[in-house]
Amino acid sequence: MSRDVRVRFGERLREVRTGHGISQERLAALAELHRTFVSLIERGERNVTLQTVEKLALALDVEMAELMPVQEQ
Amino acid sequence: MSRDVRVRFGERLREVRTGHGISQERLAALAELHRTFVSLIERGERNVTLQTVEKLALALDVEMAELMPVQEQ
DNA sequence: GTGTGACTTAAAGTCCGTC
DNA sequence: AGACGGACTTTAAGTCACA
Repeated sequence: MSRDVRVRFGERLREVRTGHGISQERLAALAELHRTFVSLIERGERNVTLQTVEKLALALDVEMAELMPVQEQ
Repeated sequence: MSRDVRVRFGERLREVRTGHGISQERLAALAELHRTFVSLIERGERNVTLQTVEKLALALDVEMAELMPVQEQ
């Protein structure tokens, strides 16, 4: 069984965000999301919707697909 | 301004589902979702969560990223 | 700069049905 | 096989104070 998609997405988001060298606060501002909400997402405690994924992707200037975790065995 | 992510995702899902030659009802059963919900999604009336995207991807045997719509101008 | 618990309200998702 | 409606339950969105 694969780990929770929330956790895998959170890890993926953190990878991309740190790869861009920006803070959670900065990402939150760019995506027009609350700072604590970004924190919750990266810790795998929120099962985000596609609209939130889109906001994050636009803020990070990547395709939504790039934020998707890969299926695990 | 890009069209709503819900509409774009619904179109993408329908493409992949019909590409697999299965009905909404069959997809719903495979993904353990309700047939009415799959209908709502394909019509762009639901902003699905990552857990739902994962269920659909597993049911269709594709990566979650393959169900993601591409950013429009 | 980030983690966390608690909270309200908006929307996801279910289940019955008809056309 | 799929669109659509109504009523319902559950959960995400979004925010706050505080650590």
